[in-house]
Amino acid sequence: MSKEKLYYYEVAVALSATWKQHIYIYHAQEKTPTGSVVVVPFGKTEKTGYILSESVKPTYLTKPLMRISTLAIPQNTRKFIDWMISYYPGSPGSHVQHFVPGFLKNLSVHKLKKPVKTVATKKHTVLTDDQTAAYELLTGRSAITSSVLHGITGSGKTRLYCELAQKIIAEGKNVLILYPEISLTSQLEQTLIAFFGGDTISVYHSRRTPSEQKQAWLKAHNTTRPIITIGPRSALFLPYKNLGLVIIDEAHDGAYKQDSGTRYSGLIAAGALSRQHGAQLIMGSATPPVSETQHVLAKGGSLVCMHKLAVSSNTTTKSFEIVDMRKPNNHSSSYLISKPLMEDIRNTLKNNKQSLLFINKRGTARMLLCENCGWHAECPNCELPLTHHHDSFSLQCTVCGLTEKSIIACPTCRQQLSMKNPGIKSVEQDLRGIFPDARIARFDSDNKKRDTFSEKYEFIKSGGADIIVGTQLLTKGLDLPLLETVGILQADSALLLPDYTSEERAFQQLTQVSGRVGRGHTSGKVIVQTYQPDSYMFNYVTSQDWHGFYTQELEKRKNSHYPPYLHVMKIWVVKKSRESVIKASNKIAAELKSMHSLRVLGPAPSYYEKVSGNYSWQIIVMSSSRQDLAMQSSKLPADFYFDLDPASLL
DNA sequence: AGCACGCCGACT
DNA sequence: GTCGGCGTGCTC
Repeated sequence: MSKEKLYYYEVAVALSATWKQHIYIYHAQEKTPTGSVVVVPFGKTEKTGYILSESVKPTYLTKPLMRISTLAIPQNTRKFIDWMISYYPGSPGSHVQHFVPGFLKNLSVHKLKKPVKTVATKKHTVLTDDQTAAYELLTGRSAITSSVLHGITGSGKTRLYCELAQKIIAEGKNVLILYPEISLTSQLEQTLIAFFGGDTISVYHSRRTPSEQKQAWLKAHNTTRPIITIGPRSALFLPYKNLGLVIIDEAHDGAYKQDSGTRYSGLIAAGALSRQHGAQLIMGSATPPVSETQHVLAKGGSLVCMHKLAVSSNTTTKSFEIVDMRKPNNHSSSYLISKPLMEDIRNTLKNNKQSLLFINKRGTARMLLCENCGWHAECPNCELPLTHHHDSFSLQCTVCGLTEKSIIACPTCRQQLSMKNPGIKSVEQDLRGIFPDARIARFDSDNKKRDTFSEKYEFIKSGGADIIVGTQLLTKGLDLPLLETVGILQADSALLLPDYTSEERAFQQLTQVSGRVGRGHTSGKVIVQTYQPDSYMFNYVTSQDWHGFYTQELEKRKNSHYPPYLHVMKIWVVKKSRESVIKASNKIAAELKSMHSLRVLGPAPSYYEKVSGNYSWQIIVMSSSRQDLAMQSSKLPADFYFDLDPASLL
């Protein structure tokens, strides 16, 4: 038995989202600095973690630290972890896991590779007037706060990011640029490497090899000279030492929301990270998110706009047409493609240019919509569309649980309501019938086949297809020089989801799809087919007026008591039988309803009630105090899930 | 997540 | 009487 003195430490352990506790006490023979990355035995496995503080010998037997790294989580990163744990409660260990990932476990020697010296190759273009004005605003008084950069598609936001990053690098601080998806890495990476040279750029994401990830981790941790890290939301969790600027590109994108395990908003987390470092935060988008923009502005942040195309050509224009699908004279031989759209495709074919048809498939079969007058079923309590449940032939509100018998005829015009759900295949079929000689390319939202997508993309870009048909996949980043016509089918379905953010999502989606045309190559036309042409949302899409939309949308949220004016928590539970799930959710809802500071809606069946054979019911809780909601979340039974600040009520 | 403990139905 | 179902609780 050794008589050596033992040291005891509280260790924050990296665990998965099912754990409620994350601090455990271990002993070591040597004195270990706070923040040190360690590997500890945990049950029968081993986990990574880091030293929180020294502790006294506990009453129970402790296990020894297995390995102590020379690496440590810097202090401001530890504070950021603490912030994540308190702001997104539930499973603290899962936050720790993000910061002390598994690849730190095996590799015993943590050595930073010598950077490969590559020189910047791109000759820097002169900034446009718009870019210069934005640059001056963002480096002036705004540099001390958070900013929203509203720049229309093609206004050259990336060019501006480069200039802003350059300035911070020159000050000796680091830069983090977040983008929504891994598939967009290489484009941004190429641009940045061309601008700064390869050794200034560090790329981090989950599809890189463990050793590449470790290099990015070490670079963030170790910088002797400033670098720019680019990555998706997981790049928030690298051990940065001295950030001067955090940029969130395409900030409206839903991918910034972590929607499994411990749920968090990458945008809100980025805000906390930049506060921790005293860094500037910039959220850039052509359609900045409503709630987050309101937050930034309410806290004294600035809104900076770029309204002009960077590559301006004197002939490029973009025009919009809203086609009222209720009017018979707009109908053609195909009920999916209106007469005006068909004419436009025909003209575009004649010009040897391309057409793109976008179809929104999400949620189409669930809503009752009259194709004659545009009427739809709506919940009187929540002002949200009701969903049609085929098995019970009922209309239900996914939020408050209101249930009534479904109907066959429209209550205002007596027309029969159709429940058909046209897919991308029927669109393609109709097109082949109408334009037998056109070359048609179809894109399904099949993210697994990335390679075939980029192959197909190059082919189409160079003119390999006349008509392109697809879903959500087509909203992002496509640059098609030959594109002249964009057709949006089923514009209503995005609008009719039972969610207070559905107008915002629809606005974003339509604006992003419209942005594929009129990018400075050629003039273009956007045709939107809808049964509800009077929705305020369409006016702002066609007038390309994000700010107007933002203002009206905020007003609506304020009047109907939704975020950002109230905090929301979604709670749900999944069980094998419908009876048990109703019983359990009723019990919790009753407990929550007894708290009169909370507004409780439901329980109601989740939008997707059956999840792989099980039943899911949900409860929506709202409060003016976020802290109150966080407190309630910790009292839920172990088999309940929750999402504090959910991106949607679905 | 695994893996133990623990208390009720079908079996030799 | 015993084998084994999976509900509940624990991991320093």
